[in-house]
Amino acid sequence: MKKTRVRFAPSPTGYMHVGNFRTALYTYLFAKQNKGEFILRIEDTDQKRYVKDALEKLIQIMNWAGFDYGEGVYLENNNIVQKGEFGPYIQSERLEIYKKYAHELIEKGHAYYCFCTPERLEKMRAKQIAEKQAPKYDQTCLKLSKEEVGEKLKSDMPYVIRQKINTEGATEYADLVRGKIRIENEVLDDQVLLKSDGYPTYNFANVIDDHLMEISHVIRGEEYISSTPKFIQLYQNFEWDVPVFAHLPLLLNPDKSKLSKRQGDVAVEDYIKKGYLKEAIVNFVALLGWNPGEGSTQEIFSMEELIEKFDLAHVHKAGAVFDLKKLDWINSRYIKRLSLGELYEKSLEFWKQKEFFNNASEEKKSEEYLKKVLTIERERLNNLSEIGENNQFFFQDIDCDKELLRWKEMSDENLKLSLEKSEKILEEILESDWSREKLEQKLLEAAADKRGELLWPLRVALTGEQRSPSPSDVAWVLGKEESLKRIEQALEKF
RNA sequence: GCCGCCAUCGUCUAGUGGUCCAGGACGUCAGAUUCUCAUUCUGAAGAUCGCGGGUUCGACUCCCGCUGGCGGUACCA
Repeated sequence: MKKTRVRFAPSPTGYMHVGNFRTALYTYLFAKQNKGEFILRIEDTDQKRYVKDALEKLIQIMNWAGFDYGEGVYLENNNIVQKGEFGPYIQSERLEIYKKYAHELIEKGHAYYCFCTPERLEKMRAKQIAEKQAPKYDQTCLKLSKEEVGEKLKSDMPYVIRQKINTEGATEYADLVRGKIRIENEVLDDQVLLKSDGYPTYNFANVIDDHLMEISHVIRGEEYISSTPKFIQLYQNFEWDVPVFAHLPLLLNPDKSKLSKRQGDVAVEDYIKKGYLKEAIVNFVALLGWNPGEGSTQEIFSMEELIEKFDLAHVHKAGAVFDLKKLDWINSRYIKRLSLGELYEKSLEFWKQKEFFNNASEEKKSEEYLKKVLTIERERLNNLSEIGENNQFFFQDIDCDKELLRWKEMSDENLKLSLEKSEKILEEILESDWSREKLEQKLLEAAADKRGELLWPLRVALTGEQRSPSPSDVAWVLGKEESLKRIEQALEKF
């Protein structure tokens, strides 16, 4: 049995699309589960699309996600390095290899030089479409004699190398997620293998590299389903083994179109910036198109569980809508699981983005204080960027509205008495006793069955807000001195 | 246009001929807890399984057609 070798082969576009991220995840899970090799290859054959630092960003996301691979392209001390016996793993460094195989194909009669200009091709297609024919290369250059080709080559005329498709019969293959797929060969086009700039097209490079790198399973997006027969012909032309294919469904916008930038964030980086945890993103994305089946109702999966349970046969065939609400839910679950220390560490960069935080006193920026805030806030968070947003009173002075202080129809006099009562209770609690439990116990005890009358005014006095955590929790975070000060300020209104 | 893929609650999905007048999760709504918010718990609504034909004693499950969505049809990947 051949060793399982799979690859994630993105082109460096400057960011990691979540759809690509899911392909990477599934490929990684498949590799781990089968104790195979996971390889990172870079498909940078389109010079027009060159983006600076894209490679670095890509690798950083791979590392961040924990998709460790055994071969391919790495980042070491900010330098791009490559490891593995099947390199180079960056396609732009493999140009000679593609050239060699392209010429081998010409010799075998499965490819030919084409000197048609882009303008001519465009006209040809326009005509075909106008005549309601399928746009397809008309094989003009296939008819060139050997001498004609030689002459054109000698005169340095730009050329591409095209695949000579066998149009007889049909090509069939068994897709691991879709089953049998069959396409009539006559609809296949003589596609370009090598461009005039010497770079290969994806259509050629993927076949050459997958073979040379001994890839056993090709896992990729469904946009390649219809070109796969052309790839299969290439494998056959070279008399190479054809790998197993698995085409993954697309990720969709809420309106079911292909997930795109226009309708929201598509880059994994965007979600990281918003404070979604790695574990949550992985968990959520894994569930977009896959589930353990067999009646399982599990929703929360660790990477280990995913590796154990993932199965390409259970990958859904239809596209999946990227549902932010569920991501929020999963993320909030992971936030609740974090230890206070972990939550604090992860929250730091998000605090620093907030104006109310930066303007706060040093004491309120301290680890001790922030951990208290987080203790109260964690059960309200869907993502880390929401941090503090609804509880800014923890960081800045407040000025509460007198009418907001009023519980139902309470009179001014009773309101004042209520606040004074709270003040007295808090005053009597020793600094050393200043805990959530103690505060809650004392306040509830004093309020007896009239909680609203005591707790509502106190809560508003402390927060200035209509909605907030409970007064005992707020008082605990603020501390005795600050809490009493705020009650005093509220009392000044009477 | 042509070729291909796909089609179960709003969304993610379970379901591989009878156990499904379709199960779970998110979301929604209601209730409980409660000083408000959130959490938590309980419950409810929500899918004539895209439509129409077959096959079968019996179909969400198999076959055919249609419709719709998506993908491909590039010297992009």
